[in-house]
Amino acid sequence: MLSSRRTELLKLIVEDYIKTARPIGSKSLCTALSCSSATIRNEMSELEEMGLLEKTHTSSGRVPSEKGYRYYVDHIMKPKELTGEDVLKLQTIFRNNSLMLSDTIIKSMEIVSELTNYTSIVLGKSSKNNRISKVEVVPLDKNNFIAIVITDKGYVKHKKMFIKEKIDIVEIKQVVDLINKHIIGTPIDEVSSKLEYEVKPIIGEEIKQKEVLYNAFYNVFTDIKNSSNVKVNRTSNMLKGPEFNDADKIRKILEKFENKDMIHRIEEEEDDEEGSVRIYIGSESEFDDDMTVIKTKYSIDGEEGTLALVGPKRMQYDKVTALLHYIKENIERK
Amino acid sequence: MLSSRRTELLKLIVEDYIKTARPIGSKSLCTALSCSSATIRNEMSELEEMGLLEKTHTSSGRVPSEKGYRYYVDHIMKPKELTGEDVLKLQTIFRNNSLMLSDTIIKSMEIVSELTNYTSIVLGKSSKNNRISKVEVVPLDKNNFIAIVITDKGYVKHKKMFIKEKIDIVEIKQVVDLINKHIIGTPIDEVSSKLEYEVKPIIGEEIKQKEVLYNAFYNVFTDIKNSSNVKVNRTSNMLKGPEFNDADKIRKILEKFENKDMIHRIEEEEDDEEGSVRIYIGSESEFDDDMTVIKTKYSIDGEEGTLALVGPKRMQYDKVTALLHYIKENIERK
DNA sequence: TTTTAGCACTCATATATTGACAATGCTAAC
DNA sequence: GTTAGCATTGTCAATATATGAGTGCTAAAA
Repeated sequence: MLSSRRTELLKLIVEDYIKTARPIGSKSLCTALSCSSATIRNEMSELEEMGLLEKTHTSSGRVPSEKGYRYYVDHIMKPKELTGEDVLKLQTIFRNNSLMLSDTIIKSMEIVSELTNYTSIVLGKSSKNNRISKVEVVPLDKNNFIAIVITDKGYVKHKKMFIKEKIDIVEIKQVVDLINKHIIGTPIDEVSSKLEYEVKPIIGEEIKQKEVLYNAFYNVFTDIKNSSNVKVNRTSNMLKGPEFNDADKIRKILEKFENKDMIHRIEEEEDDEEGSVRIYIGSESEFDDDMTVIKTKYSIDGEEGTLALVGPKRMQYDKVTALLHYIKENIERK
Repeated sequence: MLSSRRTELLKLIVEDYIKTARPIGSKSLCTALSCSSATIRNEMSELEEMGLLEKTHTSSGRVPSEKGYRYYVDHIMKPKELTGEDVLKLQTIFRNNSLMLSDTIIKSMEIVSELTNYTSIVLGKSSKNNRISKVEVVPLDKNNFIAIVITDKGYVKHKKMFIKEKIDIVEIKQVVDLINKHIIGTPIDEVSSKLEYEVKPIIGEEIKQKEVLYNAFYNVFTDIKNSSNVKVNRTSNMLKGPEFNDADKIRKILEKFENKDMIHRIEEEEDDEEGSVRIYIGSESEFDDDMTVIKTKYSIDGEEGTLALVGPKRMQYDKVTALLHYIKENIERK
């Protein structure tokens, strides 16, 4: 545990650096700590020895190291109270009753991007506990049909079906009725097996033509099961900090955001404490050594997903954690 | 009209510059034009006088001016034959029968982004000629319902309806049946007025409660009418050229892509010749003086939209025009 | 009239030199 | 344990210098 003065010193350096992005010299902290610059230098070099601070060159001021940020986040930082203005903006989203849950989540994270200038990411897991409410088919022309699947949580997915063989609408209706009869109420990831073992045998008894239809539906369901939402909300403001004053660095970051693997890896990052907001500073995450990823999982009614914010290591940790907590709570309370 | 040698010279300079991004000196063109560097210099200074070439500084090689690119595009360039590989990639999209038209368009433009490294933009106008095929409501709980609207072209839109008052499902069914009875076959932008003048009077006769329901539907339809698709497909590769070796320039461009107004302005750019691919070089478009916008409109079955590519002025004009023509044709042939 | 060789000139780019400055570490005194 | 003082270190910006690619122009050749 650090002495109270060292704690205060680290706090001042981290917070000052987060604001200004400039190395902090000993002199600038004299008044705040009411002691001379020499004393501060001594303390600074101790903190550096411990690995909490770094210098950009031999005679520069100090900058927080990764470990320094970590210590700050773990032991010093207090979650910031959100401003009324910020809360207001978010509440207009949460209070909007005609938004579907997934839209609420996406829109609220858009607001967070706007409020923080960091990139927000929503990774929506395909909703496990959704049960089929209804299946419907609407004909477009002789060969094309729209299959629509609706779940009890309000998810609607549709897909075009192309059926080469000429099939009568009445026949299709029959198959749809059959499917509806058997799978309404079935959780979405059990639909495939239920189709295979309960519905297919019945169809098998009928004409072979219907097998085509069955296959089309089967494809629609597996498609729906496997679909997942990913929404990345970049903001070019994030790149305005002096740490990105280099075209190559910007390009490096942009490439990562374009890389779907990279985005999905954010979701997979280990996550011990369920239900909390986790912070991955620099090399702590697989994303990028110069960036911080902060994320939380939400879960409501069996619908699960991950909310993440990505920004420079020099991040407003207090504000960001407060925001994510707030969003998570509001989503789960819905 | 330029002399054939000057035409050839301009062509060489433009194409070389597009490849290398470096000012072209007179010496490097001697062999290609089989004359001495001095002759080329004389011709070059003529072309500069005409405003087709520029120098970056007094003793630098020549670079095409905006007017130079324009002349190249209008009089010199021949649309490039697409490579078999590129065609193949696109064909896998166009041949996929289970993609809806809008997805086909978006996916094909994603491929174009990939093939060219420029940013592709799809601006889908809400499809005027779509007619309502069916309206459906599925209850979620006491207060929430999903309204689903399906058009004859295969568009499916859904929206959550929140109805505070307690309403019986049977009543809802009645209203839905009524709406279906009156608006099936109605073009989507006439639905609102038809609802107002044909459906509302009938509902008016009934209990007042149903007015709530009517309003909910009315909102759903106006929502659907006004929705439009915008898909921007950025690629960080575009920023790899040396013209973007400056962090501020990158930021400027990124901001433009984040700005929805800016994107929509691309659609509004004047467009005389219907049905062709138009090129806006630098200041010719409102987008950005350092960028070229190239776009075309598509129209099929009353569904309209704009396809655009945005890249540096130093753009592979021949390949890009060929690609856009190809995409447009394939979409419209669908 | 057109083309070319030759030469002086210009400007970008790269590298080295310098001084001012902002910090530091260290030592010795408080 | 704290502080003043001082030599030291490295950044940053300004300045100088050399190099080289490319030009314009002129006068001679084709």
